[in-house]
Amino acid sequence: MHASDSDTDRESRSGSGDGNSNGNGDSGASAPVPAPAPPRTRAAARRSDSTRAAILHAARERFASDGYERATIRAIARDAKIDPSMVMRYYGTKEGLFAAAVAIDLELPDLSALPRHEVGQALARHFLAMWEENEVLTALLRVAATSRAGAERTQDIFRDQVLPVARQVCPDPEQVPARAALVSSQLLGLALTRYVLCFPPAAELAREEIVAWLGPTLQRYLTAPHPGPPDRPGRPGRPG
Amino acid sequence: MHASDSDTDRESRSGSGDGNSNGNGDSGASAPVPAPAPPRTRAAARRSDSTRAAILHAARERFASDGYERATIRAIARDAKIDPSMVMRYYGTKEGLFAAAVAIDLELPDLSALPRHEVGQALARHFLAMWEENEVLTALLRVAATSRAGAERTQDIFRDQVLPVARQVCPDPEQVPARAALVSSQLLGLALTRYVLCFPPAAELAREEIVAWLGPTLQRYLTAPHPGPPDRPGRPGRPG
DNA sequence: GCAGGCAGTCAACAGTTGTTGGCCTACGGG
DNA sequence: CCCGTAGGCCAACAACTGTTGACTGCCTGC
Repeated sequence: MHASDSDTDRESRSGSGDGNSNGNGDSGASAPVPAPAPPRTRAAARRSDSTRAAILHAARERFASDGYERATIRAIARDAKIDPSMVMRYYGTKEGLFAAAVAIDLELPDLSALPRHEVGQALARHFLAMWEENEVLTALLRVAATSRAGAERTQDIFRDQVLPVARQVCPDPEQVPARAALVSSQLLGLALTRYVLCFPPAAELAREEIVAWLGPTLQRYLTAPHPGPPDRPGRPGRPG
Repeated sequence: MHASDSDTDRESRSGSGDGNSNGNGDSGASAPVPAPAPPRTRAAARRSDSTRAAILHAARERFASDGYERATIRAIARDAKIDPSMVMRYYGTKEGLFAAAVAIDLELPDLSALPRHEVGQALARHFLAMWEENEVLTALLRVAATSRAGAERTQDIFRDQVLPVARQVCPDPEQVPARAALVSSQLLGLALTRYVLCFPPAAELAREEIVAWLGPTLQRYLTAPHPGPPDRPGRPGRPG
């Protein structure tokens, strides 16, 4: 509502909609956007693309280290070695820039192709590797904790990328959302303590050690039978 | 360093140090500060104390719902129905206000007094109850995700309150920090997905159901034998 | 060779923020 | 009775924010 019309105007002149370019100097986290309409001239387009990528890269770093509010357009522009107004011209709004910066594909593996008892470890291992090579994820988590827009974007990723994978290994379709949420809670919680809050013990754990600890947990959340009372009030003790 | 001297000056005039009053209209999360030096006159002091509490209450709500940056002094003052300058006079700095607002005692139970196989569930149950009655915790988590000061305060709580409790049930003292960090990762991750990010499946789960799911996880993190390879490179498969 | 568009810069605007100092008012002690 | 003190409000400041518009060169297509 702020500047949507002028934004659209500027964007239409610039060549593409609101997405980003396909990676060149990028950390490779911009998958879901297809190639935008190619501009007429090659040289100019290439320059523009590299600037776009530089902005995106700087934005990811800043959002990851400072969060949404403290990551100022000016700082991002300074990092990208361009004028702040260029950021606005390319991405219209700070929010637009953020949306473009945190568009990411988790590239979750096909769990149905794995031996049933290894999905937990595989999931943990993939998640850790993904997180450590993409600062985008830290940026997203940081922002999601404070802004509603960020939280919604995280929900989108959960719904579009985590849920389907959980569906591959969950026995009861009705329990898929809850189980997937439990898995996410453990994975995001680890990312939080390790990469955002930087609890020393969590940050110092070796990657494979984390995999060994979290693997069985995720495995249980995904495939173990429902442990508790369904929704009974009071406090019935489990039999056994 | 901002306004520490004038802050101290103002505070000393006002009657107490930097803490808060003992709860009157408060949500009851201000334990670690002993009763401040009582001012001379009763009526004035009581008025002052209620204002202090109102500020603290409003601050907690705002920090919890908006995070640090978006929770403005002006908004907090408006909620507390006083002038913004009063907030500064009472707490010196926004950071000081935040520090006072998120001072909390987790009141973790004495795990050594429980049957060994129930500590996981007890921990999960206590944590959920605590979180749902103290908006302070959501505020702290939100802020911790973006500001370094907030993250450090969370680390303090982990070190001073979670670690000792973990020590009560952990067999090997050397593994206590790592195990406590794993426990924290799961608990904070749940709080994150349920209360901050508001993943629908996580938010809709019944409390006892979460206890049933998380209990065994925490139990394992605390008491189960070390599952993985200590710190070997490569990827040695576990026997069995 | 020339016009047109495009990447990029500069300076400025309006709004908001934390923070400060001065002033007013109620009230309790002498 | 008056006076000091402390609680509270108002207005303002300086810094910083996202955002915008006008201006400048460079390159390309005709």
